[in-house]
Amino acid sequence: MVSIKDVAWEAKTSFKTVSRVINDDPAVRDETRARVQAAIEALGYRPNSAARIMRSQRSGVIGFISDRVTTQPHAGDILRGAQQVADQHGKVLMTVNLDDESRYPQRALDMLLERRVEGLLYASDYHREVDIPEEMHSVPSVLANGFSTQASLPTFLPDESQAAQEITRLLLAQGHRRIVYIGPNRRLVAAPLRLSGFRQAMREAGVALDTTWTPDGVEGPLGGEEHSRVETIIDGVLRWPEPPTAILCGQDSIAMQTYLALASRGWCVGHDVAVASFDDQRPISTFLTPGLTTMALPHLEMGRRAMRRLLGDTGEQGITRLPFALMERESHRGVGERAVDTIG
Amino acid sequence: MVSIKDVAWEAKTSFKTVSRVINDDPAVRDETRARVQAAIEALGYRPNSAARIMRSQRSGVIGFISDRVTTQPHAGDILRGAQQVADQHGKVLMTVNLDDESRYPQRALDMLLERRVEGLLYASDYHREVDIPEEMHSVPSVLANGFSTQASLPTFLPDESQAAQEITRLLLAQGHRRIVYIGPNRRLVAAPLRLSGFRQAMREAGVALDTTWTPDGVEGPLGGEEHSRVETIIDGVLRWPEPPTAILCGQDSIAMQTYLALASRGWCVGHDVAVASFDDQRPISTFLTPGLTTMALPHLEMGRRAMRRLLGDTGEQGITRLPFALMERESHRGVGERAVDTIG
DNA sequence: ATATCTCGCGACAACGTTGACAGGAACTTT
DNA sequence: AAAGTTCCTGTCAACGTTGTCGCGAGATAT
Repeated sequence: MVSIKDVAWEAKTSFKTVSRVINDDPAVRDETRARVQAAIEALGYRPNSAARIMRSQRSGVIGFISDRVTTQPHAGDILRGAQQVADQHGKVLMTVNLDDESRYPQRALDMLLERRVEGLLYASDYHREVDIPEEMHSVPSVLANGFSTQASLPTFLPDESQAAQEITRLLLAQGHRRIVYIGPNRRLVAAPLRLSGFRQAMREAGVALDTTWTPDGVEGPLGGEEHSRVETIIDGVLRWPEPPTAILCGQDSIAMQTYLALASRGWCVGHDVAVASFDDQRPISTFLTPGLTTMALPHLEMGRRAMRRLLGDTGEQGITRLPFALMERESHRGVGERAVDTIG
Repeated sequence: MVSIKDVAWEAKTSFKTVSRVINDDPAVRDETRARVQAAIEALGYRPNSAARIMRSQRSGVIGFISDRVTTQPHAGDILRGAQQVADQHGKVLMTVNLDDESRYPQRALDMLLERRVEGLLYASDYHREVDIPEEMHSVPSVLANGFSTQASLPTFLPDESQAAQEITRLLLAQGHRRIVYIGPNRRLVAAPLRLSGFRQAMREAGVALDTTWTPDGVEGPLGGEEHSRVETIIDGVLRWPEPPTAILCGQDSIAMQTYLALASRGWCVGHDVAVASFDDQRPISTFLTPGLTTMALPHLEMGRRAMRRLLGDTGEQGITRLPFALMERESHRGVGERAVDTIG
């Protein structure tokens, strides 16, 4: 491999001058600089980052520990957001996935620490509690999409309750009052938060609710869930003397099932009944017709903010909840709206 | 940071002996080794990888250039597969995403090359032609899920034609003869390959086809497609004097729309008509009811094989096509099957 | 007893780079 | 004209590690 000395020899100067040129030191005559540049070009020289790191004691690497992030469809946006910010700061990311059984967290962490990472960003696939390895404290660390009750690290989470309130208010604003909320898997951290957000928005609007309005759409353990309840729920709900005018689904896969169940009973989403949801799972939310109105998880933003916290000096402590974004498509229109038009 | 010398001082030995202990050199007395281990433990020493790399001239890093891989739902499996194999070989991955405008391929590559990566794996989000930067030739490189007509690098692609033949034969074996194939976006590399695979399997079964049996389900540019045609197609097809007994969809999002269109017309998937598809897009394929029978893209395997090619000495040249896996769920059952039962 | 060998360990150089410092040439100030 | 200043360039040491070599002590062979 060609080194700084080879370049120096080629440019007929000392290797120190070459070093200066590489580092944009102004104390080099233009003529000399040009000669060195030419030599670099001619030899195809590239600075050896290992040597630089050793000398400067700064690796420029941030460790990104992704707890199954690559398996979850677009949690990868956390990575994208983190990378954008890291890039702006001239840092690079070294990513380790923990989804593969053979790779122990311990080993992954050792690897990153040996590479002298300047910070650690731990991201999880969905909003949940995570186990933080001890050694993460030996270097500045932040959490995204996951939280730890033992460790107190800067943490960035989706604001589930805000999302639920916002989407519920959207439906209320359309005139809907009879809204059924089909909850996601109870074992999700998001479940009680979304439910309480929904309840609060409804209460504020003066709508009374009992639990028949908030059934669970999913059964079984995480990962191996059964969505079969959705069809039964829709079936029952449509038989009510006064059926709901809107259905809020706790996650997009429930919405997909809701579309199906409604369609097979001759109901038209966005016309006979409004549907809205959470997550904005891409292939589903964009390709359903009518387009699914849903609250998009702030993955990109969690990645950005977490990385900014790691790299910037100004720092929020504790948990920061980031708002979902409303993806307003067509499914949230329905009878409620028309009811308002005719009544009001 | 604590170095090998600090450990040596603590263990009352020379730093060279510490080096031996770290590298499992047998030429160290057990008693000395134990003393060194204790010192390492006490001081929390970690070898400095930059120094090791500089001295040994081997970085142990493989560059993973992901062309928008993180945006595409589960193309991330390529990364997982690659990481599994890299791990087995004691290598680590340094990942760069190209999906973000601000990061030029050139800069990303420079960074990787300066870090002295021992190999490069270029993965793309979906099966398509990619532009390979010149410098990729300065280091062993392979391609996964993308191909280049200029460069001739070992390349691993999904075997679209095999997939189409296999799924078509499955339907044929169930007794179906009247099969409509709704093609994906024409601009996809996969489109003509899947179509010809379908045609070939049908021809071999002695079933004649004209183009009314193979409509396109999607219009518009990649990324901004309209799926609206699917509903029209299904509508038309169900009015045929003899409607199809099976519908093969060119991708899962088309299948989702097909389910919806059929449901709203009172047809029951897996009962009145069979449906099958390609890709196995996770949230869609598993949560549709009945479960969608689909050919799963070999993402994991592409990642594994590509990395194995990079790290192993035995090497296939040119393009290797990897088979899809049949995910047999319930949607592919339907009238055809029952027809066979009653006739045969 | 001497020569030879093996074992365990240490001294030293080197990897490619940057920081501290020195020095010569040209230019400015007194 | 001497002294000071600025500009450009070079020498040297150091970062933390591993490879090469050598040396003393004890074991083994002659």
